[in-house]
Amino acid sequence: MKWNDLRDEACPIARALSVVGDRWTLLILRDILQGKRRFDQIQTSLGLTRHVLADRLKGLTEAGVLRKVAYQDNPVRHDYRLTDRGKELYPLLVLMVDWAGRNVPTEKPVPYRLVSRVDGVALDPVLTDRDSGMEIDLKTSTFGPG
Amino acid sequence: MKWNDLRDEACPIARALSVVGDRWTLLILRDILQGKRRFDQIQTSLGLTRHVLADRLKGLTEAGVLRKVAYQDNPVRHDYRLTDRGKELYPLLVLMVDWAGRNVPTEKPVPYRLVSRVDGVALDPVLTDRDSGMEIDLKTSTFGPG
DNA sequence: TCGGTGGGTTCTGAAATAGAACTCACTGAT
DNA sequence: ATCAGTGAGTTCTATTTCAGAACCCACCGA
Repeated sequence: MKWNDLRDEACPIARALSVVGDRWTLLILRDILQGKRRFDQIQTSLGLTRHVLADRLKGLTEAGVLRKVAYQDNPVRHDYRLTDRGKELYPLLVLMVDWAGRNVPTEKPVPYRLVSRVDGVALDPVLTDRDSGMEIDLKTSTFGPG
Repeated sequence: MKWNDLRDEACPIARALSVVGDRWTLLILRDILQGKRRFDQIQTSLGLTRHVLADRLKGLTEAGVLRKVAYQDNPVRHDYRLTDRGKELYPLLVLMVDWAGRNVPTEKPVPYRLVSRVDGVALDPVLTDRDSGMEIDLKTSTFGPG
């Protein structure tokens, strides 16, 4: 199976991966979320090749996750911002931060915190159902076709 | 930057990606979640090469996401099950299902549903804070080092 | 004895990535 | 007017990873 075949799979996980499922994409989105918007800024921060970065930004723009905003003419220069569709990926990154923080140990444990913008207090993310408030986990739910 | 350099990065997103960030891993976990436990079963379902599958299963086992359970001797045969650490990735998959369902259109829209095991009702996943119940999104929270 | 099965390993060729250099249209400093 | 610098790429080559297919081994049942 080729990578692009994923884009039209029935399974939404496969389709999500066709957009954000490669080695760099989520790290690029993390950088943009944290205020890095310019090509060179992202490239320096991540240390990926310019070629790959150009390619990913193009793909994400086509997928409607990012949009290019010109901040000067002559020559035209853009920065890359999240669209609403892109902003909706934020909870996914939060879960990854949380999971890795608890499950992937590191030699140099720089504390990485998730905090409320309102009062600065640390947050403990749980996935819940919007209506019932029930916690969504393996015991309480399933997903699948049909 | 090489792939394995991610494993000891300070950023937990990078560390999470060092475990589940390649093209196949989350699809493998999806299959196992849905009850496929045997090598050939997964390989047929996903259509990836046996070599890559063997490699990923090994990596996931070493990372403590899967464990091998022998179901017969002579010759020894295993199946692959999720550990607790692996089960904690379930909410991540749920968010991907939800995001792709709303944001990555497909030609053949097979409905894919997330339902409660209790009463079979459809669920609408939101990420919230365990204590306050507040919805966690870009407006209400940030994450970062320190 | 013979085909089938489960869980791999070993090839070869194709694709993706890394690392570095090059381009182009400016801008601001000398 | 020349010259270095910058932002956003593009174009090379060498290396790494992946795909596709074949092969292996220990069993099992017919």
